[in-house]
Amino acid sequence: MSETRVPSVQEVSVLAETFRLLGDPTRLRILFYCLDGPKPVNDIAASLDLSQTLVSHHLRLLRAARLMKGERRSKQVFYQLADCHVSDMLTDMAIHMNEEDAEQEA
Amino acid sequence: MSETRVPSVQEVSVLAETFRLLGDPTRLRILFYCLDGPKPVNDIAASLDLSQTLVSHHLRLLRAARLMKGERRSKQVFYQLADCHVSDMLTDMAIHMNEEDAEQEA
DNA sequence: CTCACATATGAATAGGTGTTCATATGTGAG
DNA sequence: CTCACATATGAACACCTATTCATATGTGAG
Repeated sequence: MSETRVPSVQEVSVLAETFRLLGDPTRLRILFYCLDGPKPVNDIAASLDLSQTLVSHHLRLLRAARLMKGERRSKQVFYQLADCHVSDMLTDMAIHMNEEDAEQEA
Repeated sequence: MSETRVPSVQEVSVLAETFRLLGDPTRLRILFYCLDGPKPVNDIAASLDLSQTLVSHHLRLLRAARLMKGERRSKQVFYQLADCHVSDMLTDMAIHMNEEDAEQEA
């Protein structure tokens, strides 16, 4: 039944916007780093060797796109992936990539 | 065993490059349009209401990234998704998107 | 209150990217 | 060969985006 029909121009735009955000190495690193749980901003910046300002800018974009969410715990703000669909997406993509690479070697 | 570890900076770059290409509405439309089989360039352009030149430019990028492949049949060149991983990726993402949208409504 | 810490915001800039126009290349018919 | 069709390529341009710097906002300690 559920044939994967061609999405409308509008649906494509929404999907493309998500892909666009995932298409930046810095943002992808942030996302992967937060895969296993909430992380404060300064931890992300230090662990990935990025400036606090840069991380904050990217987090705003990821938050606006509902890919991540942050909650304040006293002084720090802990960021994590917005929901399981986002994390599933990331792991799925990583798996597909690995499979493609594996085939390439043969 | 296969814990989804954090990918290296290099792996992230490759993955991000793929996402970046998927992050353009025009390219996404081309990919979705070719999901069900090889299509000649002028067909893609006409069906999606894009100039032939623009389609050709995008096809070059998609081809270079091994997301699509093209084969010549006399005068025309038929393009299709490079392999099943790419098409799976697209359908998976579309599914995740629909699920997220569905949840949002509740 | 002040101070230090943590995060966010705004402006400025350098580099990248999608699109268009003009044109080249490839291919088969006659 | 020439011609028309199909696709590809290159240059130019307008727009966007990632990053940095300076600074503002929020938060708890003392």
